[in-house]
Amino acid sequence: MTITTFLSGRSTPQIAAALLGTKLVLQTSQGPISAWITETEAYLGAQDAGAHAFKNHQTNRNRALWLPAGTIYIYQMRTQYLLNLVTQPAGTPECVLIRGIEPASGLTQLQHNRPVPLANLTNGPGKLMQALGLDKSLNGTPLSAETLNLALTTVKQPRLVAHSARIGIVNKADWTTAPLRYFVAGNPFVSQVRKHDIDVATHGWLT
DNA sequence: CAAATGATCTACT
DNA sequence: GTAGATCATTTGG
Repeated sequence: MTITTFLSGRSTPQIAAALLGTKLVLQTSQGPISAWITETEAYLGAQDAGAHAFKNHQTNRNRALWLPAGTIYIYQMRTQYLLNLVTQPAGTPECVLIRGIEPASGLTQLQHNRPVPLANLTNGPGKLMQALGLDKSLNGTPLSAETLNLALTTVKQPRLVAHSARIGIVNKADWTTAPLRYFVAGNPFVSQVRKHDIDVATHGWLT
């Protein structure tokens, strides 16, 4: 399945949930790094008070959101970079924020880029960007086999997709509590997980 | 130019 | 495991 096919005709929340278990693949000069997506959040464009594209307000920073589905949107939040994927056709500024990944290959490189214990390596949106060694130079570019890509063939199946309110959205009326955050229940590479919720044996995957 | 924005690290329990 | 300090950039006035 192509990425275009994967994204087309589905709502952004559906895409956010469907991305769990797909694999991010990054080409580097040291070889490829890959990691399964464990946590996402959906941002619903002009209507969503928590989104950068709220009220269709286009700025230099968020311009990539109006590009076609499959475009990478990266913005900097203080000292961190946050990775998003544009999910809808050009002109509809919706995206999914990648908040957690589970290393699948290239672990040595990930730990070189971010020398911390494995449990803290990629369980947060800024952490995973550090571990991947990315800055915002890919912002506005499409997913591509030469840079950052999504592998849809070697997916894992979450045993259970859990959802919750998005993190960091406060005082945004109904959008504060909207269940637009999705994560693999039991997976340790998810932000703010409680230790007793972790499934040590399977990490929450069926396969 | 002032205000607003969230994640991460440290230091401690 | 948690509370509080720390970090830079963007935006709107």
